[in-house]
Amino acid sequence: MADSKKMVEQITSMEVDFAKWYTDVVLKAELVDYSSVKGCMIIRPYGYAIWELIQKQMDDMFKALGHENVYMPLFIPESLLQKEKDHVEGFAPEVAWVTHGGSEPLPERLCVRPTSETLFCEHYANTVHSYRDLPKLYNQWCSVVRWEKTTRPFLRTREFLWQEGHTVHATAEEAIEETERMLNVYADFCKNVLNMPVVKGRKTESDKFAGAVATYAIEALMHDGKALQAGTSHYFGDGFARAFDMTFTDKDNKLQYMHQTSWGTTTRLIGAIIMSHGDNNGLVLPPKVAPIQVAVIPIASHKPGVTEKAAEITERLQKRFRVKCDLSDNSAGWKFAEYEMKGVPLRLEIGPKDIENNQCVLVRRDNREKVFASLDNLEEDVEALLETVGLALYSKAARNMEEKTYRCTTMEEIKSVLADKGDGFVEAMWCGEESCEDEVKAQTGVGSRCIPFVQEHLSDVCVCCGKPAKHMVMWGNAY
RNA sequence: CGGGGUGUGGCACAGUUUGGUAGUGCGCUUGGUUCGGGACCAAGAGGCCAUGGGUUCGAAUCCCGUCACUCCGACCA
Repeated sequence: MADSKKMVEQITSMEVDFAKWYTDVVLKAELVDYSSVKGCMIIRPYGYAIWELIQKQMDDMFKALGHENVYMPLFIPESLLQKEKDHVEGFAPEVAWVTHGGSEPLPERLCVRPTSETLFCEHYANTVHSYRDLPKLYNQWCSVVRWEKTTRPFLRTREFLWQEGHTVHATAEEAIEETERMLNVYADFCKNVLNMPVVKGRKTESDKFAGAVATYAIEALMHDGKALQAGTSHYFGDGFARAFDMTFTDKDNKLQYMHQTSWGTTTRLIGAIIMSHGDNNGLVLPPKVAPIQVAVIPIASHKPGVTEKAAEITERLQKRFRVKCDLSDNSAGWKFAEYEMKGVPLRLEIGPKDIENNQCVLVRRDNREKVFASLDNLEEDVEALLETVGLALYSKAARNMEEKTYRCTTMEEIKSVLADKGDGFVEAMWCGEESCEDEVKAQTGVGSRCIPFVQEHLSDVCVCCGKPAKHMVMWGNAY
């Protein structure tokens, strides 16, 4: 009797249509709303609260490593953007331009920053003069604009929020170390805060950032088997330094070029959370970034004492957790569904029978498991359960990644495993030639995601040309 | 950028083929009964039918343009 009335309210099943499921979740969990400018989304309070929690915890990690926050301008003069050849070629197609101030045409048009390398370069060139000024470890939280053709909330929007770290160092070694350190920060953050496993690796030459010597990335695997780049860290060598004349005097009174890095993560992480933990009841949030960690639902709240008890418990728990008590007169069942849609990790039910027994019911979002908890040491139980939910999310996502990682030694094997099992991470050997990279993509549909740091020797030869293999590459379809 | 689909109260849709001045369900407001998995009854409020132009006595409906959303591909965080 799947009452048609109620079905209408439900979200599309993720097995039926994953893309539609994603859009449904994003809208129904009230994370975003569309605006009237294509590809620009309104991040609603619940969605923004997730970003603030990400921001806060990541920012603490940056600062613990000595980074300082700055703010650079929104606009970049065209001439500045053009100083580094590869960089401008990479970004030019998706840059938005400001051509007028009021009704007056500008003498030089201004680019709305798609990324701020050039601004940092100019600033470092102006302010760093001596080896004593180095390193400079700057980061900024801001939004950037890239005029994308196709857009999806969080995954690809024309304006998006991010952080971009930009550092300069006296030596290449130090800069390389920083590049790797920050990639590890991202990976640890994904694991410990977002409960999301990632693969760390290096991008191939064709896939690296415009202007970089080397690009490192963390790749996560979504429920549907598609890869999502969750963070990048670049080593620039002294390429930008030469283009922007970023020099300093070293200990031996010699003029040297600075060595540089940049690294970034974006609101796309929210998309990653949705697609790696979500289910057919909606969002499933990692406890550490859940704006509401515990939803308190009074049962039979008209009965004497229930509302008061719910409010009392809420006030108690709020000292240690993010708690919301829902005293609205929606039915209990409605509230259950509502907070499940919003991905709240724990639900606390308190009704007349519980009050009699000095207990409440705690229900996990991830598996709906119910436990009775004494009100005496509730804080400890909640804390332990939140921890448990986080670990369970991680192991479930890790299992998904393991199950969808396929090791292949021939092109035919890649094709058949993809046809058979659908999207996932394909690991296969590669000779290092771009032509083979393209050929694999053309024949199998999967592109190179990265060259994982953790290498396995699957065979001696390139899966494409049969010549000696240099690396194991992880291939996949990506968002 | 190529191919499909959509745009009608806050939401989901019907009405468009065959032009005649807008309807259903949910939600919202008020009152009452309910309350351990999306409750029910009653009475209300709310829409120049995405937008600009055209055809017509008359357009949600027909024609042309624009914008946005969405899905599938190619490219990108």
